[in-house]
Formats: sequence, structure tokens, C-alpha cells
Amino acid sequence: MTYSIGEFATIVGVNKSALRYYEMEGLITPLRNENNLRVFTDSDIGWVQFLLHLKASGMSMTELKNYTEWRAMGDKTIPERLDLLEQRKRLVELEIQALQQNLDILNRKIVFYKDQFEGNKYEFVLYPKDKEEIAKS
Amino acid sequence: MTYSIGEFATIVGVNKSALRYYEMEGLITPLRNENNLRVFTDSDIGWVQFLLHLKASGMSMTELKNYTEWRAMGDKTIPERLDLLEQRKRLVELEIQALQQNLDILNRKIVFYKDQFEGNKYEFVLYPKDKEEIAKS
DNA sequence: ACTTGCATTAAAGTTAACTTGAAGGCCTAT
DNA sequence: ATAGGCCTTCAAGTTAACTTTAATGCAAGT
Repeated sequence: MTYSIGEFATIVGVNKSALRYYEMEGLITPLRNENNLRVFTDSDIGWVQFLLHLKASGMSMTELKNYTEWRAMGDKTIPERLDLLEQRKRLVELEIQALQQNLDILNRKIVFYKDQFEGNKYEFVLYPKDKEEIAKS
Repeated sequence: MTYSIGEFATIVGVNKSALRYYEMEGLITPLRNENNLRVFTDSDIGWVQFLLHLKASGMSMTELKNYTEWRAMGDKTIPERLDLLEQRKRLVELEIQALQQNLDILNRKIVFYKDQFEGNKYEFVLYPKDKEEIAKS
């Protein structure tokens, strides 16, 4: 099965212009048909999806380019690719930790504000300003 | 205790120019001394550090500005601040989840490459290309 | 033949959040 | 009094990763 750039863009969820940009940067190398239109294949889907995961894990365009070049050079560059992946793994682990700490701080502030709100409500219930209201109730 | 912009920048770990930018955006309102120099106080430290946590949790300048304005308006805006914090909390939780999934994918690829590397080593040991080597050994 | 809808390239524009640069002022030590 | 080191404002520059625009072309349907 093959796909036009528009079809492929829909499948992988990436803007057509972004795909052209990725080609320009060497991340993908779609074939061309007799009219010079890009032709994408099923195996491109897997590759782009993997690239998107690397990207979502924080890799820069430069790193993605390196990885792609190494991949094109064959198995002898597996150590380089492993290094890059392991480095990224460590960075993602650190980022997750940092986010969790920030989440803690958000939670503490949320609890603080809620306590304050509950405190207000409670005070309102126990000590309404107009004491006549209590007498009437 | 009070601090010049340079001292304060060192304390909170933020570029002086960024602090000026934050003031321009209304996130901080340092006093000025008789020579028009900014004067920061200890309470500014806590506030900026909190802002930095919000920022590190992914809040945009616009959101930080909203939060800051609400804070300046007093307790009646606590619900708005709570909404913003809880929304951010949900987003951070989602981002942590996404990062963990990407970490899984990194790990799978790392294992895959390592297996391949081990596989090569193993094959080399078991089936050296030159069978004469075995005879000699 | 003409419109519609897809594609092409190359170049310029966008965005956020700063950062840098230029031109200058005030204070202190030599 | 001059040099160094801090500060000031305002404007312009930076960066990555696209996105948009302009000018064009091919091909299928009416």
C-alpha cells in the first residue's frame, strides 16, 4: 500500500508541511512517482511513528537527524544509537522526577487554598455575622 | 534583607534580564531605591520560586500573569486560582503519563539493540567464520 | 475547456520567552 | 578625575520547529 502526502499526513497525524520539512532535514526519504509526487509506504508509517516517540521524549531535530543517519549506515552504528537512546532515557527519567516534584507543589498549594476555603465556609456556618439569624432558625 | 537585581538573580537562579522582563509583564513589582535601582526583598524570593515551579509545570506567561493578577486581588479570587492550579495538575499528570509511555518505548528499543548486540557476540563465539580456527584450538 | 482538488518548490512569517546591544547614569577605589 | 563595576531603559536579535504564502502544475470530472 502506498500513500500521497495528504493521506500519510492524516495517518501519522502530522501536518503535510511538517513532513516536507522532515524530508528536507533528512528524517524521511519518500519515493516520487512519475509526476514527482511523494509516495509513502507502510514502512514509513512505523518509522515516522517511532521518530514521533523520540521527539515526544524530548529529542531535538539534530538528535533525530543523527539517529536517522546512523540508522542508514547499518548495524555498525548500533552502539551510537544505543548511546543516544540511553542518554535520552536518563533525561526523560529526570524530567519525570522534576514534573512529579512540581506536581507535589501544585497539590500542596491546592490543599492550602481548599483549606482556606473550607475554613471560610466553616467560620460562616459557626459564626454568621447576623446573630439574629440564629435566633430565628 | 534587601537585594539588588544582580544579587537577587543569583539567589533565584534567573537571568537579570529575565527578571526585568518578568517585571515588565507584571509578575513581580520590586521597589526602587533613591537611584531608581530595583530593590528585592526576602518575600520576593518565595514568590519567584513559586512562579518558577508553576512555570516548570508548564504554565505559560499568560497563565502566570493571570495568577499574579488574581493574587493581587485578594482572597475573593481563590476559586480562579484553584481552577488554574487544578487544570495544570491534570495536565502535568497527563504529561507524566505520556513521558512514561515514551520511556517504555525507549526501553524496548534499547533492549532490542542490546539483544542484537548480544546475539552477534554469541553467534561469533559459536560459529566463527574460519573453521580452521576451531581445529587449531 | 474549465473548475476542483490535489500536489510541487522556495521563501518568508510565526511564536514564546527570553537575550543581547546600545547609550547612558551613579558610586567607589585609586 | 578616571576606571571599573554595578545599575538603568528601550529596541532589536535569537532560537527551534514548524507554518504560511505565492506561484505553479497535473489530472479527473462536468
